Amino acid sequence: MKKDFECTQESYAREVLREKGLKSTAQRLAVVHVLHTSRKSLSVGEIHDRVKDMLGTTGLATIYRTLEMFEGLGIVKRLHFPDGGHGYAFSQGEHVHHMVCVDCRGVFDFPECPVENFDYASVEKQGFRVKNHFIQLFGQCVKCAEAA
Amino acid sequence: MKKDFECTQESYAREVLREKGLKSTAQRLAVVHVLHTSRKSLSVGEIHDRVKDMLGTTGLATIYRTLEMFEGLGIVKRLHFPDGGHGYAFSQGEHVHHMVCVDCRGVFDFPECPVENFDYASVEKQGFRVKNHFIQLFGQCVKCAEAA
DNA sequence: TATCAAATGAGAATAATTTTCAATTGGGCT
DNA sequence: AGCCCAATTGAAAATTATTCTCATTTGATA
Repeated sequence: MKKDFECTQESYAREVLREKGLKSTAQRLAVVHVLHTSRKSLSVGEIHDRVKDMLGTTGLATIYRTLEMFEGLGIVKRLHFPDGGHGYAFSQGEHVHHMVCVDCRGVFDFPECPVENFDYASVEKQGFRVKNHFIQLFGQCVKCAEAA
Repeated sequence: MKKDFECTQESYAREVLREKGLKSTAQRLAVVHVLHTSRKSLSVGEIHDRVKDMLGTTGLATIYRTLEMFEGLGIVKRLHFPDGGHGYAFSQGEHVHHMVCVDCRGVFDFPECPVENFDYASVEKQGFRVKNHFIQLFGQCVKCAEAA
């Protein structure tokens, strides 16, 4: 494939894919590029549109397949919005949390884990063994706060 | 309407609805009852089926409309699962968090907020103003842990 | 108990996602 | 550089999920 773009994230994705014996196709790398260069999270349709802009024709099913695969690999994260919608954001590595601007759907990463120091003891009293968590912070980004 | 069931949650819902000038219909109260008496979170289809069992014919659109409304009122919470699916659980009051069993989709509430003592300062340095959060803990409940 | 805005049901319409399968392609091997 | 083949893709159909429309019903208030 020809390369119209280049970035560390692209090579990161290549690497993860190769480790798993998966192919680095133009479509997959385009999805990475699109998500990584967007400051806001994107819907499936938006990703599809942007990938089509890059590569010409691209099947929607491929986008779905790629996103599902990438989510499993920790390359992208699916985010849920208060209005019920959802979108995807690039996410290098497993344990990163995200702040989402409720106005522009902009995504901001942060590595600190808010529940790191939380004592699960009281919660696990019920017998529930916590293994994982999903956290999203909602609020306003600087731009949207200024615009308001 | 006739009552085949009775519980505090029903009166709680009635109260919230009345305060907002919304009607306490049989369908709405049935949704509350179904969700409250289920230890696991339910999909829209499951809720529809159970409400139909209670009331006979019930439109699917009504279930969607009710769930959306209830979510806004803080009566139910929409939960998201790692496999991409989602479900609903009863949730009395706004700020309750949930543990979800990844095996049976059972839901366990806990009132302690894991991020209560988290210092957002480092995160807000980026200019982002945190207003809200969504947290779900994943793991295994006692039953599923024993069964495994 | 009459009234009426709010809510419902049924099904059509739309949107979102998955499946199927023939055609294409990336990556390893000469 | 060219061959091979399993992995991947595209296109369209199929399925599933959600929303909309509008005629009919119903809860709450007087």
